[in-house]
Amino acid sequence: MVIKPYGYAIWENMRDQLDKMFKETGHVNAYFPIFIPKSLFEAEEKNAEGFAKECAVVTHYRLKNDPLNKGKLMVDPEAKLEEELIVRPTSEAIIWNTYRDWIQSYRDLPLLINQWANVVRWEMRTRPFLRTTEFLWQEGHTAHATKKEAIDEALLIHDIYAQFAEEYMAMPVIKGSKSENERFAGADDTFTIEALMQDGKALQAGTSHYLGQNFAKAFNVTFSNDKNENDFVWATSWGVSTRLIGGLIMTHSDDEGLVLPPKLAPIQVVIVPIPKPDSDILEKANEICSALKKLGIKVKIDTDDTKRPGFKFAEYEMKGVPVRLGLGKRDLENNTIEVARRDTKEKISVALDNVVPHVSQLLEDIQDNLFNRAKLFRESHISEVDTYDEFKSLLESKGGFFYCHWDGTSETEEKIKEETKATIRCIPLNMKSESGLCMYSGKPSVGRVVFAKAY
RNA sequence: CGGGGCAUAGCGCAGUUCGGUUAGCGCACUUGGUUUGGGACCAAGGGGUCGUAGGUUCGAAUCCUACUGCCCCGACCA
Repeated sequence: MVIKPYGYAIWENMRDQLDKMFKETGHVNAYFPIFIPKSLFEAEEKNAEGFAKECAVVTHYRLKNDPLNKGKLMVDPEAKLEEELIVRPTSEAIIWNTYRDWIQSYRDLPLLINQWANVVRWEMRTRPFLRTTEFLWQEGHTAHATKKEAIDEALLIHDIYAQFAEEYMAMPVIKGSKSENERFAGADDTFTIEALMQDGKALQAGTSHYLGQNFAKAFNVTFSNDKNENDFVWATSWGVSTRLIGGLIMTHSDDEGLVLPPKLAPIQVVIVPIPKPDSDILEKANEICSALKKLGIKVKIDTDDTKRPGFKFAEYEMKGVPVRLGLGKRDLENNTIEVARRDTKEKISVALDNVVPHVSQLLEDIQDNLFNRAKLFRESHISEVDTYDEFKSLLESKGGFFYCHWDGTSETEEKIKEETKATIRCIPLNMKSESGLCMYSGKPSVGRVVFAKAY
């Protein structure tokens, strides 16, 4: 996976904000190895099984010159590892193996650790940002003295993810828990935020897992409680990845290119001198630039004199820069500046004296507008259906989220998946209790769950 | 792993059917000039093992054989 600087800057903005939110809630960062001995990896059986089919494996530790092929290298058969190493697809195994040594008493708890790392999952098919063999993410791994505390932790992070998605990415999400089929391998419960892309398909954007005592038991992580009794610790893990960049792109972009929410845009405001940078214009541009920077706004003045304004307009639109300021001689004469917003493509002329507060407010408006627009789209793509026929037909013609009755069995879920490719995205946390009949089996159901085709 | 397709300049393609000048076009790049309020124009340039290897032929981007790589669809998945 290659992420170029402009794309990486988006990730950095996401990362910085999330990191801040984790730290505000008591978490600290640490780092664990990328290579995991196979014996450790397989200790928690369900988890190992869940990832087994997509693991890259290191078997040797040395290359040598190939005697039959000059100038080429070959794997040195003498350098076979005694035990193979797994390239981490996730770090529960190595981390719980380490936590065993770190935790003795309830006084060592809770342990609230996050790591920013790369992981590898050897998928059969990749998709830019949404499913890459290697990706960047954060993975939180926490240990607690009680079940309730662990569940609360998983829910707290679930809230943080939802808040981040909606407030920063301007991407509305549905909060819920996963069905058994869709749950993280090794978890007792998985909480998820589910977003809707503009093509009507759902995107799992972040998951937070309540792991019960599964990993504690697999890695024998025990502690003495305040009554001096030994018990297994309770655990959570949670992560979001560079997949969020894909979600961001697919939530807001249009035919002219990216549309970035101001809170995550690497460049929030670009000033384009028209027709080209000259000293009068640059002087004014610099003045506006520093005034905006004082407000913490990320501004760029485009001083490139080899490209014409029209070209630059198109380029910054493609890059999703939220606000573009066009400043030319005519503006200077009239004491105005042209303000163009990316989200609606509106252009207006604003008095130079007023441009700084205007732009500052406009960035907030754009952030709000993007969220509201995405939410409106999502609301118009939520269908409540009661029959399987209607489900199938709307799924094909319209897509989106479907609130349907389900009998709660994996068998039904599997059948629906086989027949329609739609899966249960989540059982919403705010599910209304409502008795009905499963749209597939006709068996009784106590509330509607969310179906969709997903990435 | 199954089914389809593609491989010619940095990118996108034509040329291949039916072998025959020096392999071409658009974009990009370099230089010079003129331009400049929505992706400028003119001129002159640079850049190619036509995926790889072998074969047929007086002659191969073009025909034949094998191989390699990539893309799309399906099974797996955050």
